[in-house]
Amino acid sequence: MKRITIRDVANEAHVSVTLVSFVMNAKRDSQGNLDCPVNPKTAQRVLDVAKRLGYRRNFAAASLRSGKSNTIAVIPNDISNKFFAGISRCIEDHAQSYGYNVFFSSSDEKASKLENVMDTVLAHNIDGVIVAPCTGGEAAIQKAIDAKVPVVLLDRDIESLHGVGKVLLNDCSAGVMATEELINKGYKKIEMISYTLGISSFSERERGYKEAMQNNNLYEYVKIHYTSYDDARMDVEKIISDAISRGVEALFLPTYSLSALVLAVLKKLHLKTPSDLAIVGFDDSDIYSLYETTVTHIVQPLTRLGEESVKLLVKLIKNKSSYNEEEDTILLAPQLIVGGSTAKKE
Amino acid sequence: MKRITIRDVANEAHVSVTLVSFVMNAKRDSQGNLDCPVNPKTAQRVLDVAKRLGYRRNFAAASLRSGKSNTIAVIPNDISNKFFAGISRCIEDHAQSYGYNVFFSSSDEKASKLENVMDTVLAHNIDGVIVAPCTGGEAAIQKAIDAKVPVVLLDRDIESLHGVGKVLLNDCSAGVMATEELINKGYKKIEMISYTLGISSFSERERGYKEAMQNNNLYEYVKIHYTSYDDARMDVEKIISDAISRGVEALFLPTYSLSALVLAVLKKLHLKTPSDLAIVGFDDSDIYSLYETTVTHIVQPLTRLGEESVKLLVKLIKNKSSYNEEEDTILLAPQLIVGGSTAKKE
DNA sequence: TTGAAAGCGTTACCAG
DNA sequence: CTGGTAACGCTTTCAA
Repeated sequence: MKRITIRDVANEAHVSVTLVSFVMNAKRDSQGNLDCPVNPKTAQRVLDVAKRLGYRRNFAAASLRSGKSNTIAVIPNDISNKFFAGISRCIEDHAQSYGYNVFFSSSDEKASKLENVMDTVLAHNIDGVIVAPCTGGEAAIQKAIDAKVPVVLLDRDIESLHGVGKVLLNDCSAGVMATEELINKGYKKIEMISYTLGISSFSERERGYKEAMQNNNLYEYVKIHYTSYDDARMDVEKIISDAISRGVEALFLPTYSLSALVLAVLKKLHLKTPSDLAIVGFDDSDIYSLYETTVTHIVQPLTRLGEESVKLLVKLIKNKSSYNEEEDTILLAPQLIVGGSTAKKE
Repeated sequence: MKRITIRDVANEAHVSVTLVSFVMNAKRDSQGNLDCPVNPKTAQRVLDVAKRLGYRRNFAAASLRSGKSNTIAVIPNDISNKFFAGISRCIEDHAQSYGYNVFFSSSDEKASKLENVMDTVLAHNIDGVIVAPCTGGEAAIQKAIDAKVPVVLLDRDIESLHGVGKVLLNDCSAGVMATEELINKGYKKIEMISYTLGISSFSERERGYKEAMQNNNLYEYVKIHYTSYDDARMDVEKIISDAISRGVEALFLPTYSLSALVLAVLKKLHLKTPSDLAIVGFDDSDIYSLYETTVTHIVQPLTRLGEESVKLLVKLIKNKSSYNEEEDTILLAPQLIVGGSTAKKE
């Protein structure tokens, strides 16, 4: 059972392959009419034959000939990560509405893996790339730029990269919001735990924290504890007992995994929030509402992150020359969800 | 800046395109030697030139010519779903180790969307498909079978489909385990909430529940409350108040979303588990350990589900004729994690 | 409105 | 070991 080609359809419908190609690529306009220079009757005949024969376009051939693939690549650090899984879906849906397919591949937070992924991606004639860069990922991304493939940086900025679109959370503002919520509720000795990942989102959230402390004359209390993803489980418990013993009143956790870990440690040590330690967590999760005391947290507009990154990428694809650093950097506002973990200090 | 082709490399290295093709496709054996009928010195020269020129294979051309794409498609109902996000990553990693790229696309739990996705997938010369079918998805999957593209059903079975690989959780056994845990701890009036999705995983978990009740002479207490994903939030609260008033002692929740919902309702109604209602939840989540009382739950071997589905699919791709219904249906065992929500009934 | 023919960059086949 | 050449199925001029 040979696969049906455009030629089979052409023969059966007694027209040329050109015509079939025209018809198969025609988009329907608002009236549902085929928008192409073909006699509607002929077009309909072609369509009927194609359907009857079970014709399916060969994407590889089309892509080879046209140099396009109608596919965009999305490279998160880890597709299974809560945060990206949510965004992925939005990207998928929006890309589809623009007529693009989406190709996902995780970079695993490793620059070398990112380069491999980028190589395969570029080998696929991908029309554009949305990437959450990991530290050291500049080279890989530069490859895409060199190949004239539009790039949108999602969630994490790399300032040294130019000529790429950027869709980011206003992370600094998130840090400020979290810290000020605590300050407004009467907490002064506010500290933070962060990751040593060398990623803009963390450094910006830290900057926001420091800025808010400074503006409220609390700079003397500023302290950021650093840990790594792998060591966090071990480190956090020590950090917390130590903090409690030093009379720290509140903690800002700039990411979900740290927030969950801190809640686990509090539970284990039979500490209560906010009486023993006030908390502001990050990202959305069921645990924030199900924890014994509900948890104040910062949420990112996942839907809009996905939507805007696709919209921007498509714009860059359609109009490669129109790049404009200012216009093509989109900062989205975080939102604060207030829970019991930052109740007013007595 | 024209893209470098195999021909450019051939010219520059003073060899034929054939040779370049050989070299570029050769796999390295264990000694790191190129495994192909080419003079090692020539091969090295080709490799050097390719690197110097920045050659990148054109995937579309290779795929067009060979009819293969070295890509498998994965079609979950929703990539952002906790359960699938985890599996996706394992699939990605394993597929990579077999030399395959992965193409994800959500079916959105709609048969029509699944058909669209399948059409694009087949247009891409995909070598194989891993799919978590939704109700009514038979037709879409049959398309793949007709196109001689190997299929593996993941997580959900469709019994009417033959000639496809299957990698499933032993859902019936999961239902039995959950129910017997409750029975062993002294609970008798055990009920269940389930979804009306028409999916094998749910019906099997229900079967396990009934079976365990029957075997323990508790069949008179069997009661399954049905709700839909959209109505669950509304329904669960009513179901629980009603259950409490009828003296129901325990509830088995066959999926994560229902488990989370029930915990939320318990919290809202100031009910305690297990004293007011014992609980067995499903799938893994931070909330099970962070909830005031830790929650007993059934976990699925996500890593193995991903691993086995890839392994099976690759086997079917390599050896299309060797299909064997028995051998190619893999049932994985669930695991019970005991928490406080099923503490012994006083 | 329609058709003929020229590739796109590979891989597969056959010959040396 | 190496090289020539014909496809693969489609899009894209160009011409009618």
